[in-house]
Amino acid sequence: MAQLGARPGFLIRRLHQIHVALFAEECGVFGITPVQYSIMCVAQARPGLDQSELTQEVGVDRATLANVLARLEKRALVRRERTTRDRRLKRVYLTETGAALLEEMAEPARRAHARTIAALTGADRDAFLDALTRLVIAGNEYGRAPMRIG
Amino acid sequence: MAQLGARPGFLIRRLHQIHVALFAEECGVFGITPVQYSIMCVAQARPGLDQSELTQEVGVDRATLANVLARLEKRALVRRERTTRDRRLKRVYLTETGAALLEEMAEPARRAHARTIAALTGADRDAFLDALTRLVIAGNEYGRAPMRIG
DNA sequence: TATTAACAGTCAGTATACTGACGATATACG
DNA sequence: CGTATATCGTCAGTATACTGACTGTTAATA
Repeated sequence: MAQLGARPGFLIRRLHQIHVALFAEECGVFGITPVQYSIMCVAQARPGLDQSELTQEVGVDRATLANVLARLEKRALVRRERTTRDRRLKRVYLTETGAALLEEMAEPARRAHARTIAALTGADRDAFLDALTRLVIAGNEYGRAPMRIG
Repeated sequence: MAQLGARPGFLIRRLHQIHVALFAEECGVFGITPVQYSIMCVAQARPGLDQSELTQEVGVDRATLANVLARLEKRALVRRERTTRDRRLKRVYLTETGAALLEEMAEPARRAHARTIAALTGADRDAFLDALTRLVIAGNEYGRAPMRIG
Protein backbone atom coordinates (compact mmCIF):
# COMPACT_ATOMS: atom_id res chain seq x y z
CA MET A 1 0.00 0.00 0.00
CA ALA A 2 3.09 2.16 0.14
CA GLN A 3 2.20 5.00 -2.22
CA LEU A 4 -1.51 4.60 -2.84
CA GLY A 5 -2.14 4.22 0.89
CA ALA A 6 -1.05 7.80 1.41
CA ARG A 7 -3.79 9.15 -0.84
CA PRO A 8 -7.04 10.06 0.90
CA GLY A 9 -9.19 9.30 -2.11
CA PHE A 10 -7.71 5.85 -2.42
CA LEU A 11 -8.40 5.00 1.22
CA ILE A 12 -11.94 6.30 0.95
CA ARG A 13 -12.61 4.15 -2.10
CA ARG A 14 -11.31 1.09 -0.25
CA LEU A 15 -13.37 1.77 2.86
CA HIS A 16 -16.44 2.19 0.70
CA GLN A 17 -15.74 -1.18 -0.93
CA ILE A 18 -15.37 -2.71 2.52
CA HIS A 19 -18.62 -1.28 3.79
CA VAL A 20 -20.52 -2.50 0.72
CA ALA A 21 -19.06 -5.97 1.30
CA LEU A 22 -20.07 -5.93 4.97
CA PHE A 23 -23.56 -4.71 4.09
CA ALA A 24 -23.85 -7.54 1.56
CA GLU A 25 -22.68 -10.01 4.19
CA GLU A 26 -25.32 -8.84 6.68
CA CYS A 27 -28.17 -7.96 4.32
CA GLY A 28 -27.41 -9.94 1.18
CA VAL A 29 -30.23 -12.40 1.84
CA PHE A 30 -32.72 -9.57 1.47
CA GLY A 31 -31.36 -8.58 -1.93
CA ILE A 32 -31.10 -4.96 -0.86
CA THR A 33 -28.06 -2.73 -1.37
CA PRO A 34 -26.94 0.17 0.84
CA VAL A 35 -28.36 2.81 -1.50
CA GLN A 36 -31.67 0.97 -1.85
CA TYR A 37 -31.83 0.78 1.94
CA SER A 38 -31.16 4.50 2.29
CA ILE A 39 -33.90 5.34 -0.19
CA MET A 40 -36.39 3.06 1.53
CA CYS A 41 -35.59 4.65 4.91
CA VAL A 42 -36.24 8.15 3.61
CA ALA A 43 -39.37 7.01 1.77
CA GLN A 44 -40.68 5.74 5.08
CA ALA A 45 -39.68 8.73 7.17
CA ARG A 46 -40.94 11.27 4.65
CA PRO A 47 -43.64 9.71 2.50
CA GLY A 48 -44.71 11.50 -0.65
CA LEU A 49 -41.47 13.26 -1.50
CA ASP A 50 -41.03 13.60 -5.25
CA GLN A 51 -37.98 12.16 -6.95
CA SER A 52 -36.19 15.49 -7.09
CA GLU A 53 -36.64 16.01 -3.36
CA LEU A 54 -35.50 12.44 -2.74
CA THR A 55 -32.21 13.03 -4.55
CA GLN A 56 -31.49 15.85 -2.11
CA GLU A 57 -32.22 13.69 0.91
CA VAL A 58 -30.27 10.63 -0.20
CA GLY A 59 -27.38 12.19 -2.08
CA VAL A 60 -27.95 10.34 -5.31
CA ASP A 61 -28.25 12.01 -8.71
CA ARG A 62 -31.62 11.95 -10.42
CA ALA A 63 -30.65 9.45 -13.12
CA THR A 64 -29.38 6.95 -10.56
CA LEU A 65 -32.36 7.51 -8.31
CA ALA A 66 -34.76 6.79 -11.17
CA ASN A 67 -32.93 3.51 -11.84
CA VAL A 68 -32.98 2.40 -8.22
CA LEU A 69 -36.63 3.35 -7.78
CA ALA A 70 -37.56 1.36 -10.89
CA ARG A 71 -35.98 -1.72 -9.32
CA LEU A 72 -37.65 -1.15 -5.96
CA GLU A 73 -40.98 -0.56 -7.68
CA LYS A 74 -40.67 -3.78 -9.67
CA ARG A 75 -40.35 -5.62 -6.36
CA ALA A 76 -43.34 -3.71 -4.97
CA LEU A 77 -41.26 -2.23 -2.16
CA VAL A 78 -42.05 1.29 -3.31
CA ARG A 79 -44.90 2.97 -5.16
CA ARG A 80 -44.75 6.03 -7.45
CA GLU A 81 -47.63 8.35 -8.24
CA ARG A 82 -47.81 11.18 -10.73
CA THR A 83 -49.38 14.22 -9.14
CA THR A 84 -52.15 16.20 -10.84
CA ARG A 85 -51.09 19.52 -9.37
CA ASP A 86 -47.76 19.32 -11.16
CA ARG A 87 -47.77 16.57 -13.70
CA ARG A 88 -43.99 16.51 -13.93
CA LEU A 89 -43.64 15.12 -10.42
CA LYS A 90 -43.74 11.57 -9.15
CA ARG A 91 -44.30 11.15 -5.45
CA VAL A 92 -42.68 8.14 -3.80
CA TYR A 93 -44.22 6.00 -1.05
CA LEU A 94 -42.96 2.91 0.74
CA THR A 95 -45.40 0.01 0.42
CA GLU A 96 -46.40 -2.26 3.30
CA THR A 97 -44.15 -4.91 1.83
CA GLY A 98 -41.34 -2.37 1.85
CA ALA A 99 -42.03 -1.37 5.44
CA ALA A 100 -41.98 -4.99 6.55
CA LEU A 101 -38.67 -5.60 4.81
CA LEU A 102 -37.24 -2.45 6.35
CA GLU A 103 -38.09 -3.71 9.81
CA GLU A 104 -36.54 -7.10 9.12
CA MET A 105 -33.37 -5.43 7.92
CA ALA A 106 -32.97 -2.92 10.73
CA GLU A 107 -30.70 -5.03 12.90
CA PRO A 108 -28.50 -6.50 10.13
CA ALA A 109 -28.09 -3.06 8.57
CA ARG A 110 -27.14 -1.57 11.91
CA ARG A 111 -24.52 -4.30 12.32
CA ALA A 112 -23.07 -3.62 8.86
CA HIS A 113 -22.54 0.03 9.73
CA ALA A 114 -21.12 -0.82 13.16
CA ARG A 115 -18.68 -3.38 11.75
CA THR A 116 -17.40 -0.85 9.22
CA ILE A 117 -15.91 1.23 12.04
CA ALA A 118 -15.44 -1.56 14.58
CA ALA A 119 -11.66 -1.19 14.51
CA LEU A 120 -11.99 2.23 16.13
CA THR A 121 -12.99 2.60 19.74
CA GLY A 122 -14.19 5.36 22.00
CA ALA A 123 -12.82 8.79 21.30
CA ASP A 124 -11.09 7.69 18.10
CA ARG A 125 -14.38 6.55 16.67
CA ASP A 126 -16.17 9.73 17.64
CA ALA A 127 -13.38 11.84 16.18
CA PHE A 128 -13.44 9.86 12.96
CA LEU A 129 -17.19 10.20 12.49
CA ASP A 130 -16.98 13.88 13.34
CA ALA A 131 -14.24 14.47 10.77
CA LEU A 132 -16.09 12.39 8.19
CA THR A 133 -19.22 14.45 8.73
CA ARG A 134 -17.32 17.69 8.41
CA LEU A 135 -15.74 16.58 5.11
CA VAL A 136 -19.08 15.48 3.70
CA ILE A 137 -20.66 18.81 4.61
CA ALA A 138 -17.70 20.79 3.30
CA GLY A 139 -17.69 18.95 -0.03
CA ASN A 140 -21.44 18.74 -0.36
CA GLU A 141 -21.71 20.97 -3.40
CA TYR A 142 -19.28 19.00 -5.53
CA GLY A 143 -20.74 16.48 -7.94
CA ARG A 144 -24.19 15.96 -9.26
CA ALA A 145 -25.86 14.84 -6.05
CA PRO A 146 -25.59 17.63 -3.46
CA MET A 147 -27.80 17.14 -0.43
CA ARG A 148 -30.12 19.52 1.27
CA ILE A 149 -28.45 20.40 4.53
CA GLY A 150 -30.61 21.25 7.49
CA MET B 1 -29.08 14.42 6.79
CA ALA B 2 -30.65 13.65 10.14
CA GLN B 3 -30.83 9.87 10.14
CA LEU B 4 -28.66 8.83 7.21
CA GLY B 5 -25.91 11.17 8.35
CA ALA B 6 -25.44 9.06 11.47
CA ARG B 7 -24.55 5.97 9.47
CA PRO B 8 -20.85 5.50 8.76
CA GLY B 9 -21.43 3.69 5.47
CA PHE B 10 -23.60 6.52 4.20
CA LEU B 11 -21.00 9.15 5.00
CA ILE B 12 -18.27 7.10 3.38
CA ARG B 13 -20.30 6.72 0.19
CA ARG B 14 -20.87 10.47 0.07
CA LEU B 15 -17.20 11.30 0.65
CA HIS B 16 -16.26 8.89 -2.11
CA GLN B 17 -18.68 10.63 -4.46
CA ILE B 18 -17.15 13.96 -3.48
CA HIS B 19 -13.60 12.79 -4.11
CA VAL B 20 -14.52 11.38 -7.53
CA ALA B 21 -16.12 14.73 -8.39
CA LEU B 22 -13.01 16.63 -7.26
CA PHE B 23 -10.76 14.28 -9.19
CA ALA B 24 -12.90 14.81 -12.29
CA GLU B 25 -12.69 18.58 -11.77
CA GLU B 26 -8.89 18.50 -11.57
CA CYS B 27 -8.12 15.67 -13.99
CA GLY B 28 -11.19 15.48 -16.20
CA VAL B 29 -9.39 16.99 -19.17
CA PHE B 30 -7.08 13.98 -19.23
CA GLY B 31 -9.99 11.55 -19.39
CA ILE B 32 -8.54 9.51 -16.54
CA THR B 33 -10.48 8.33 -13.49
CA PRO B 34 -9.11 7.75 -9.98
CA VAL B 35 -8.90 3.99 -10.42
CA GLN B 36 -7.21 4.31 -13.80
CA TYR B 37 -4.73 6.67 -12.23
CA SER B 38 -4.00 4.25 -9.38
CA ILE B 39 -3.40 1.41 -11.82
CA MET B 40 -1.10 3.51 -13.96
CA CYS B 41 0.90 4.55 -10.90
CA VAL B 42 1.44 0.96 -9.82
CA ALA B 43 2.25 -0.12 -13.38
CA GLN B 44 4.97 2.49 -13.43
CA ALA B 45 6.39 1.75 -9.98
CA ARG B 46 6.34 -2.01 -10.45
CA PRO B 47 6.50 -2.82 -14.16
CA GLY B 48 5.73 -6.35 -15.25
CA LEU B 49 3.28 -7.34 -12.53
CA ASP B 50 0.65 -9.72 -13.83
CA GLN B 51 -3.03 -8.85 -13.55
CA SER B 52 -3.52 -10.99 -10.46
CA GLU B 53 -0.68 -9.25 -8.65
CA LEU B 54 -2.03 -5.90 -9.78
CA THR B 55 -5.41 -6.57 -8.20
CA GLN B 56 -3.63 -7.05 -4.87
CA GLU B 57 -1.73 -3.79 -5.20
CA VAL B 58 -4.64 -1.64 -6.33
CA GLY B 59 -7.53 -3.21 -4.43
CA VAL B 60 -9.69 -3.88 -7.46
CA ASP B 61 -11.21 -7.27 -8.26
CA ARG B 62 -9.91 -9.14 -11.27
CA ALA B 63 -13.00 -8.60 -13.44
CA THR B 64 -12.93 -4.85 -12.91
CA LEU B 65 -9.16 -4.70 -13.41
CA ALA B 66 -9.46 -6.50 -16.74
CA ASN B 67 -12.07 -3.95 -17.87
CA VAL B 68 -10.00 -0.96 -16.82
CA LEU B 69 -6.83 -2.36 -18.39
CA ALA B 70 -8.68 -2.97 -21.66
CA ARG B 71 -9.61 0.71 -21.76
CA LEU B 72 -6.09 1.86 -20.89
CA GLU B 73 -4.64 -0.49 -23.49
CA LYS B 74 -6.97 0.83 -26.18
CA ARG B 75 -5.56 4.29 -25.50
CA ALA B 76 -2.01 2.89 -25.59
CA LEU B 77 -1.33 4.01 -22.03
CA VAL B 78 -0.57 0.45 -20.98
CA ARG B 79 0.74 -2.69 -22.65
CA ARG B 80 -0.04 -6.34 -21.80
CA GLU B 81 2.14 -9.33 -22.62
CA ARG B 82 1.40 -13.02 -22.20
CA THR B 83 4.34 -14.79 -20.62
CA THR B 84 5.75 -18.03 -22.01
CA ARG B 85 6.81 -19.38 -18.64
CA ASP B 86 3.21 -19.40 -17.45
CA ARG B 87 0.84 -18.92 -20.32
CA ARG B 88 -2.02 -17.96 -18.05
CA LEU B 89 -0.38 -14.70 -17.02
CA LYS B 90 -0.42 -11.29 -18.63
CA ARG B 91 2.24 -8.89 -17.48
CA VAL B 92 1.36 -5.19 -17.49
CA TYR B 93 3.67 -2.32 -18.44
CA LEU B 94 3.11 1.43 -18.64
CA THR B 95 3.91 2.78 -22.10
CA GLU B 96 5.89 5.96 -22.72
CA THR B 97 2.63 7.68 -23.57
CA GLY B 98 1.29 6.50 -20.25
CA ALA B 99 4.34 7.72 -18.38
CA ALA B 100 4.07 11.14 -20.00
CA LEU B 101 0.41 11.43 -19.07
CA LEU B 102 1.18 10.34 -15.52
CA GLU B 103 3.69 13.16 -15.18
CA GLU B 104 1.24 15.70 -16.55
CA MET B 105 -1.39 14.53 -14.08
CA ALA B 106 0.79 14.44 -10.98
CA GLU B 107 -0.02 17.95 -9.77
CA PRO B 108 -3.76 17.96 -10.55
CA ALA B 109 -4.16 14.52 -8.97
CA ARG B 110 -2.31 15.65 -5.86
CA ARG B 111 -4.65 18.64 -5.63
CA ALA B 112 -7.74 16.44 -5.95
CA HIS B 113 -6.62 14.33 -2.99
CA ALA B 114 -5.66 17.41 -0.96
CA ARG B 115 -8.99 19.14 -1.61
CA THR B 116 -10.89 16.04 -0.48
CA ILE B 117 -9.60 16.55 3.07
CA ALA B 118 -9.03 20.30 2.91
CA ALA B 119 -11.71 20.98 5.52
CA LEU B 120 -9.54 19.26 8.14
CA THR B 121 -6.40 20.87 9.43
CA GLY B 122 -3.37 19.84 11.41
CA ALA B 123 -3.92 17.20 14.03
CA ASP B 124 -7.50 16.56 12.94
CA ARG B 125 -6.35 15.70 9.45
CA ASP B 126 -3.60 13.41 10.69
CA ALA B 127 -5.99 11.66 13.05
CA PHE B 128 -8.54 11.22 10.28
CA LEU B 129 -6.05 9.70 7.86
CA ASP B 130 -4.70 7.47 10.60
CA ALA B 131 -8.17 6.20 11.50
CA LEU B 132 -9.04 5.75 7.83
CA THR B 133 -5.89 3.70 7.31
CA ARG B 134 -6.64 1.54 10.32
CA LEU B 135 -10.17 0.83 9.10
CA VAL B 136 -8.96 -0.06 5.62
CA ILE B 137 -6.36 -2.45 7.04
CA ALA B 138 -8.82 -3.97 9.50
CA GLY B 139 -11.45 -4.57 6.81
CA ASN B 140 -8.99 -5.57 4.12
CA GLU B 141 -10.17 -9.16 3.83
CA TYR B 142 -13.81 -8.30 3.19
CA GLY B 143 -14.96 -8.22 -0.39
CA ARG B 144 -13.45 -9.54 -3.56
CA ALA B 145 -10.48 -7.21 -3.78
CA PRO B 146 -8.29 -7.68 -0.70
CA MET B 147 -4.88 -6.07 -0.95
CA ARG B 148 -1.49 -7.45 -0.20
CA ILE B 149 -0.38 -5.73 2.99
CA GLY B 150 3.32 -5.21 3.53
C1' DT C 1 1.24 -40.97 -15.66
C1' DA C 2 -3.43 -39.82 -15.19
C1' DT C 3 -6.53 -37.50 -12.70
C1' DT C 4 -7.64 -33.86 -9.80
C1' DA C 5 -6.87 -29.16 -7.73
C1' DA C 6 -5.94 -24.73 -8.19
C1' DC C 7 -5.18 -20.68 -10.67
C1' DA C 8 -5.39 -16.75 -14.45
C1' DG C 9 -8.03 -14.19 -17.27
C1' DT C 10 -12.47 -13.47 -19.50
C1' DC C 11 -17.47 -13.02 -20.01
C1' DA C 12 -22.38 -12.13 -18.93
C1' DG C 13 -25.36 -10.10 -15.88
C1' DT C 14 -26.48 -6.60 -12.44
C1' DA C 15 -26.00 -2.24 -9.40
C1' DT C 16 -24.36 2.47 -8.40
C1' DA C 17 -22.78 6.87 -10.50
C1' DC C 18 -21.94 10.14 -13.79
C1' DT C 19 -22.72 13.07 -18.41
C1' DG C 20 -25.39 15.10 -21.86
C1' DA C 21 -29.53 15.20 -24.24
C1' DC C 22 -34.49 14.94 -24.65
C1' DG C 23 -39.81 15.58 -24.17
C1' DA C 24 -43.29 17.10 -21.25
C1' DT C 25 -44.75 20.37 -18.15
C1' DA C 26 -44.73 24.65 -15.41
C1' DT C 27 -43.36 29.40 -14.50
C1' DA C 28 -41.79 34.12 -15.67
C1' DC C 29 -42.09 37.99 -18.25
C1' DG C 30 -42.64 41.12 -22.17
C1' DC D 1 -51.45 35.96 -24.46
C1' DG D 2 -47.41 34.06 -26.12
C1' DT D 3 -42.71 33.23 -25.83
C1' DA D 4 -38.63 32.25 -23.21
C1' DT D 5 -36.80 29.91 -19.35
C1' DA D 6 -36.64 26.54 -15.89
C1' DT D 7 -37.75 22.10 -13.92
C1' DC D 8 -38.90 17.01 -13.74
C1' DG D 9 -38.24 12.55 -15.07
C1' DT D 10 -36.16 9.63 -18.51
C1' DC D 11 -32.79 7.73 -21.76
C1' DA D 12 -28.35 6.42 -23.87
C1' DG D 13 -23.69 5.94 -23.11
C1' DT D 14 -19.75 5.06 -20.10
C1' DA D 15 -17.00 3.70 -15.72
C1' DT D 16 -16.30 1.16 -11.39
C1' DA D 17 -17.65 -3.01 -8.71
C1' DC D 18 -19.52 -7.22 -7.80
C1' DT D 19 -21.15 -12.43 -8.71
C1' DG D 20 -20.95 -16.73 -10.88
C1' DA D 21 -19.62 -19.41 -14.63
C1' DC D 22 -16.38 -20.63 -18.10
C1' DT D 23 -11.80 -21.77 -20.79
C1' DG D 24 -7.19 -22.63 -20.75
C1' DT D 25 -3.18 -23.66 -18.13
C1' DT D 26 -0.36 -25.20 -14.30
C1' DA D 27 0.49 -27.77 -10.07
C1' DA D 28 -0.51 -31.50 -6.87
C1' DT D 29 -1.35 -36.21 -5.94
C1' DA D 30 -2.92 -40.87 -6.23
